[in-house]
Amino acid sequence: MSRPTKQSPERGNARIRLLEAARDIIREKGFAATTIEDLCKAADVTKGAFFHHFGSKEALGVAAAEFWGETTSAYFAAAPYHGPSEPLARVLAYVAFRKAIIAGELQEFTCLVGTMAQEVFVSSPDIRDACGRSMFGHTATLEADIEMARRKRGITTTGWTAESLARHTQAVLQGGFILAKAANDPALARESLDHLERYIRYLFNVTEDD
Amino acid sequence: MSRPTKQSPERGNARIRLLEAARDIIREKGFAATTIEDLCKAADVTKGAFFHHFGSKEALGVAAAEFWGETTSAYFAAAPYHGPSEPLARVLAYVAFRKAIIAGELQEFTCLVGTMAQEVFVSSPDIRDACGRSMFGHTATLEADIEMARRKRGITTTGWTAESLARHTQAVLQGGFILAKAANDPALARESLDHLERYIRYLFNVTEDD
DNA sequence: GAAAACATACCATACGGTCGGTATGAGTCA
DNA sequence: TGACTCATACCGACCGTATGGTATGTTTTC
Repeated sequence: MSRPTKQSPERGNARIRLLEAARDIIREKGFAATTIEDLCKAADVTKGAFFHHFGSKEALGVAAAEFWGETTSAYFAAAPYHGPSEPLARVLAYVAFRKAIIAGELQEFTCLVGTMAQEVFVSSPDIRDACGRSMFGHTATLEADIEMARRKRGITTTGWTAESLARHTQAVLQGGFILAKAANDPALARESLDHLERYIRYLFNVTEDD
Repeated sequence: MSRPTKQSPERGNARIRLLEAARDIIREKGFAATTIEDLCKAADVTKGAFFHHFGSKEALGVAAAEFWGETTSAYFAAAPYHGPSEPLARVLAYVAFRKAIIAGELQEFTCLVGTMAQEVFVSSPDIRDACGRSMFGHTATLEADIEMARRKRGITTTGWTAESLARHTQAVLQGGFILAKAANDPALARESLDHLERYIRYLFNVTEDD
């Protein structure tokens, strides 16, 4: 895959650098407004390299969504919220973690696949589906903890499942990002996560000293 | 403003028709991917008419956000969820109404200003702010009912306000739209509204027979 | 020496925007 | 009442550039 040169040791990383550039620039400008030259300039490669690695702009979009799924799942797998032995504590730690990483510029913490899915859900089913796989692949990891917590605490759910609550968590995140963008204020994304945390505590009958 | 001709009675409506086209096409393709010619074709006008009414594509974006704010506020003002005399019932009816109108094609019920804000929050502060005004102007109408319900039921809130809950409601909607797009399934947007309804009932201590 | 990994020059078209012109109707005044 | 003026609404050809994509050549590694 990667084949560095003695003269230019970064050679062979063009694909990765393009994907990283796509991750950063598409989150800032959106998919349609991002040009291939934007990506080449940011990745410091030429158009030839781009079309050597990706057959089209749409193919890059699919690859960027998959890259996002791979890198974020590694990132979240290594995150500290998995520490607690109690599954419910892990769920709440997840929400707290998501809240904690909402900082800095909006385009640095918002979700690439949410942004792309919003834009291309009609025009490019391939990108849309890749975004869906990335997004729901992530919710599945949270769903496992929710289900364990539900069973361990003997919660009999009427009207909701671990799967739906995991998706709802994702929806609150995505929606928070949109409000934050519309108001140009990351605090609005954190605010909705506070409501989500309160909701989860309610669902699991968490008492003050629990 | 509008000055119809005997031969062409629709004359004078070009601006409205362009705004309606913008509403429909931008929701489907996004702002950047929507071309001025797309809009002219859909509105059945020429480029000359477009640039007579809007100085630039960005100006159209601002006008489209404002048009969205005006039309949706009229739509929601006339909606049936204002019927109940009990303010909390109106809040719950609002959520139920939002859930009920999630039907048909995704681009028919999703939010224009949420879509646009997502795309242009960096590249066009003017459009972004117009989207924010539309979005938060709408949440303000819900906030009034929430605040009335809070007082009437003697709810002492710790950690949340009527304003934040109104915004959270909007976040759940916007996030639900994104999940629905990513999964190509409107049911996911409705699912999150069910969680939201359950959360609101909890916040207001709604009993079974309340 | 084969194949991958680039680089460079080039192309057709699409796109945002401009510009001069035309059509229509409202107001004015002799 | 009708000629005149003026502003608005709209038309459609044109322009410069940006953009996605291609074709071909060169370097590097195995």
